[in-house]
Amino acid sequence: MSFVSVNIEQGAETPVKLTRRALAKQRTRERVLAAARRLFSERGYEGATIRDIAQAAGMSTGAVFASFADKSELFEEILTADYEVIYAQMTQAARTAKTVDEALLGLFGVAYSFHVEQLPLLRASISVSWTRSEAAERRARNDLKHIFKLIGVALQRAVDEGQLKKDIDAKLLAEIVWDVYVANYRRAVYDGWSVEALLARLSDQLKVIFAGARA
Amino acid sequence: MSFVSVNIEQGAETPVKLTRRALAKQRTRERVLAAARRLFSERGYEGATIRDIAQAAGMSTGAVFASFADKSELFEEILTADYEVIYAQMTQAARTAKTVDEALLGLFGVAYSFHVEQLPLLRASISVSWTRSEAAERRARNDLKHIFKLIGVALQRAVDEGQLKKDIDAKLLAEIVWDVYVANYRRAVYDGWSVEALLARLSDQLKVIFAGARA
DNA sequence: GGGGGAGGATGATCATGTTCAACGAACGCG
DNA sequence: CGCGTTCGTTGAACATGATCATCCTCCCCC
Repeated sequence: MSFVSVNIEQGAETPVKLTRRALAKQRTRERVLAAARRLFSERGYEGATIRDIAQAAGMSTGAVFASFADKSELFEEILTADYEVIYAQMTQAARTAKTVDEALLGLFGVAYSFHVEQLPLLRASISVSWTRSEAAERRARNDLKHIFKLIGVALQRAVDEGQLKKDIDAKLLAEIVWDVYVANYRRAVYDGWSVEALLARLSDQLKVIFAGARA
Repeated sequence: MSFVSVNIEQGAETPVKLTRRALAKQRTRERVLAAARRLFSERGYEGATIRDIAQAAGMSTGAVFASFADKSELFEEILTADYEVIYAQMTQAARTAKTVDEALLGLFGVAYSFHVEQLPLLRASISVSWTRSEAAERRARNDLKHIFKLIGVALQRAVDEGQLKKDIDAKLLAEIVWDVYVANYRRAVYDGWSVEALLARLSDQLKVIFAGARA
């Protein structure tokens, strides 16, 4: 027992075996993700073939499928990574806002700003979101649940601070806000709206939606 | 000039050449549509392969592409045909309603009732709608424009009849209603809601959306 | 009525997502 | 250490959507 099994590192992190094999697999996985992110961005979802990605990552076609069930899962993984980065920003934006409208426009603005920087990836994400496996669908829904909750928190705060009536159905309201945002998000992507255009539209819509709820 | 060219039929219909060849092509097209509708319904979008469809229609694979640019266009064609059938029903439902809410729930109910009868086709339609060519996207949007207009008419009537305030932004309101319906429609399909469940949900949401607009 | 041309149909062919048997290196047990 | 097992990797093979040279039938003009 001298050199083998890198388990030596002061453990206490996660009960995960860090054998050489596992490390290699992890590196492989990361190489695929890096290559895939680049190619998806450059060529869109359909344009980036598994063969290209595998070659760019320096491995055979089949190796990709050892780390990812299918192409859409690989893609979802990339989106999820992005999402985790912006979720913190969205939370922050909502927290520092003064009014409900500010909070909602703030957090949606953050998300869209982030995504609009890489339109090809974003477009691809929309196209894929409704296409592929139920697994991908559920995963996407799960990601969104967090954002949905963020909206709920903003609404609740507005109630507590007296901006909205006490008897509103916050869940229902949050759902409507979210539905409208998603619809606009799609339009924005397809028609190449700026962040400002999206927010202006959303602002108008929020006025209508909250019309009956303001205190 | 005795038997050839079926142009003999008392014309005056459309300035379209009814040569034997054109007729044959039209028949081919219809055979493809019939076979495709059946197979899409039975097996979903991915499950129904072009080869299967072609064989069921009694022709070669390539022949399908002579009538339709690609698989998604063939599929869109089927949906559009359906849509034209229900559009009349939706118009009727909206017209005979007494209130705005009745009108909207009525026309959405008609659409969903119709579709829910053939869930596989419907599921497939949702998945395809965001996937394929921009051409398909634009075509779908065009279809929806009619429904969108229907909503606008219902709102306008409500204003005229004094159910809604005169100064509402009908276009904005219609858009929100539509966005919310689409979102619910997707949820309904994926989660297998009944028509009643969908309408109940929509009814609640309409209350919120119209809260500030009622006269 | 006949010959040149147009255009629909065919099926081999290609590109791509995905699977799978086979390989070999890492693993872990004695 | 030695050895059977596990498991990541490979590349050929498969299914499918789409294309295209080619064929052949029908059209149309002379």
